[in-house]
Amino acid sequence: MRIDKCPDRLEISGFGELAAELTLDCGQAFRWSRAGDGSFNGVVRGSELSVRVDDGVLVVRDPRGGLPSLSAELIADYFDLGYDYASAMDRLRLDANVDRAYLRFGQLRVLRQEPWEAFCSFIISQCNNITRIKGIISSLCDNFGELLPGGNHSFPDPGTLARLDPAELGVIRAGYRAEYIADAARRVSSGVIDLAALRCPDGGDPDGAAASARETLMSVRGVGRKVADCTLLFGLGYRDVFPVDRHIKRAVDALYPDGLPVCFRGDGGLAQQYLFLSALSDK
DNA sequence: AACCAGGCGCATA
DNA sequence: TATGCGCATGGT
Repeated sequence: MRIDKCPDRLEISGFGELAAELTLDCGQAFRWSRAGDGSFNGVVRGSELSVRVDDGVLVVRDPRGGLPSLSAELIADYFDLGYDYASAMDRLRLDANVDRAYLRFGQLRVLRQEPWEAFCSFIISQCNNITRIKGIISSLCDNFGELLPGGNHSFPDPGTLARLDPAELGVIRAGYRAEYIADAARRVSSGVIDLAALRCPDGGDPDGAAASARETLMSVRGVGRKVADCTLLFGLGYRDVFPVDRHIKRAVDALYPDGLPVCFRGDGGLAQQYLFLSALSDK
């Protein structure tokens, strides 16, 4: 991987493939929008970013122009550029369904999102459609996040949300999920749940750590297996976790009645994303 | 204008 | 363990 700092932009290359639109708009992250010039604008860890992929080069700017305010290291981490997707896809494509989806959609990467944002976002996602999920999260940020130089807002931190009166949270129109958000915010901001401590360990036993972290997340009201697993996969770095929502359940029951293919092992989350894309596309 | 949405908690059998 | 229901709101 190579990082070039040009006067007006950051260029990262040598990481393999990354289908930008697919990755940023497939329902794993909810704060990206397409800009007029074909790039994507979003907010990552409190920094506004403008992103595009041009001939294998990830080009990142501050939306106002110039270098992004987020470090190259954190940008590379967010897009999971250090992981060998070519090898992962060689394994996953042994499965015909993933192979077909890869050829059709291109190289999706599993974003490594800020843990609290992922947790809160997937609490909001339950029994909801993607358009409204984005709307509620946008409202949550605009109302309670910090105003950034380009006019966007950061994702509000758990302490801020924990201090709100329940009626104040009502403006985001999250319905019955509002009390779940409030419970999660209280438990995270008070330290009862330490999200950083739940991250996937570098060595050791990822399955055991995932099971333990999942149990902790599910102690929050309104957080079941699916929301917990999305948090593990998208926010806490557990690549092998395979979230099962209504679409995936239907697909798995039909395609893999005797269990998931062994070739998914180690990258279940990435495999799940391809099955999710397929399930949504043929409806 | 019904039906449905990247679920979950709870009751019941 | 398995099934069914209500939940709050708005997109399609």
